[in-house]
Amino acid sequence: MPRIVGQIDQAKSQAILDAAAEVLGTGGLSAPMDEIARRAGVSKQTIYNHYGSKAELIRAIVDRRVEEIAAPLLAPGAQDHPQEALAGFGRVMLELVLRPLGRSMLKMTVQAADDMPDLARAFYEAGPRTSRRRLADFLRQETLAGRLAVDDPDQAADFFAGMVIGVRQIAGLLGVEQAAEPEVIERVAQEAARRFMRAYGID
Amino acid sequence: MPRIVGQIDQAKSQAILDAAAEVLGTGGLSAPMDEIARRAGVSKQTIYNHYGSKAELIRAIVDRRVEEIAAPLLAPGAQDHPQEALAGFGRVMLELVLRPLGRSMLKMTVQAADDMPDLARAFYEAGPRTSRRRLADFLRQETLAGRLAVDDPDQAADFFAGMVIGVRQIAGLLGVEQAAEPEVIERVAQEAARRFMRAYGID
DNA sequence: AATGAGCTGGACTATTGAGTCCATTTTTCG
DNA sequence: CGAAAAATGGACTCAATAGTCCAGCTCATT
Repeated sequence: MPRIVGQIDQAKSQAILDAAAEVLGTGGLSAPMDEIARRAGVSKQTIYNHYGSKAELIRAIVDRRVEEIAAPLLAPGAQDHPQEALAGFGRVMLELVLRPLGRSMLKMTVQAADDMPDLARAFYEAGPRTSRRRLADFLRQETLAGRLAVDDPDQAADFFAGMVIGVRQIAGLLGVEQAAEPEVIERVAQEAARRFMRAYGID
Repeated sequence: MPRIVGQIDQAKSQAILDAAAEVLGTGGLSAPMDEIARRAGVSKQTIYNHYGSKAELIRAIVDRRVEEIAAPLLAPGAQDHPQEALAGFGRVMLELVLRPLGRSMLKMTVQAADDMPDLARAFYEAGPRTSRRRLADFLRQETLAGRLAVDDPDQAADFFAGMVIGVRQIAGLLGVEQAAEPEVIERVAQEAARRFMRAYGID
């Protein structure tokens, strides 16, 4: 989202955004603008031409990702058995949390939270809040259909999301390395869905 | 843990540590040393006499708390019914996460993670890791006693901790305000324990 | 070819904050 | 009491970094 709309090179805007996400995500928000410029293969002035300040650059990074975050969280297609749908939810959430992109985005937002509370809130709404809401809607619907017996869908959604994400999110923030292999993701999502069914099944 | 051991005033050491925890916890790690000095009612030079640098001061804050964190996570006394013990675990974990002290400690550690990975790791071990381990031990033991049917205690412990903590930890880091009333804590802990029993009960 | 918008690179300013210095005062303790 | 240790406070140095400036360069369009 360049500030000046003339012959500005859109490809450069992207390159800057990518480089900034990379640099700020790994090195922290205090990483210098010069390094971003170097990484993007662009002069510092150009960054300031495209985005007006470091804060706006950070905002642009998060804004771009925020749109992508909510996308995969669409309610999964109604399956025969809700357990499959739950596992699908779990898989998507775990991937969001474990992938480097989701990680660095969260780290950035947490670091920025003190100075840019609105940004932190927007991220919270788009990520954690939206995922819980969609999940709660699904649980409500399945309960109405008689396939689950969930009395408090919001709480249950929080429980399930917590089971799946577990300690992984905070470990990522603390830089404690963790496996993100697809098999692990699949296993955790499946098992969480299975246990959730026992906890909230109709039997 | 003053660096120079002469006639140094221990009370001042504490005052500095308290002020630093307060200032750095609320304002972020970039809060200036001058403000800490002001808040502690002490000259800046005195801080440097007691702790050699800002990094060491941060370390001292975290080290002090790390010892306190693990303390309440002692295995609860064996109850008649494991559900009560689980609820107790949940209550303690939630309190750690929701109290301002635990919050600011986590925030500080996350912010410092880039520059002081060893500190982040120590915090991770003392907090999240220890709590899961103790919980897993408890589950193992209850399974041996025939009161639970947990096949993978580590995973189950992670599930339970995740249910209880849920979205609250990340919300705290993002500065999205949340209730920490005792009734809420109690209700969540009880319900999580109840659902966990259904998911992992012997029946 | 000429134009002009955007880009480069590197020097420059201004600010902020860690850590030091030091002359003076206060506290501790033999 | 008197000396040594510690604390004060305020000025100081030094490094890092956001953001600006500018002279010369690139390149698409006409």
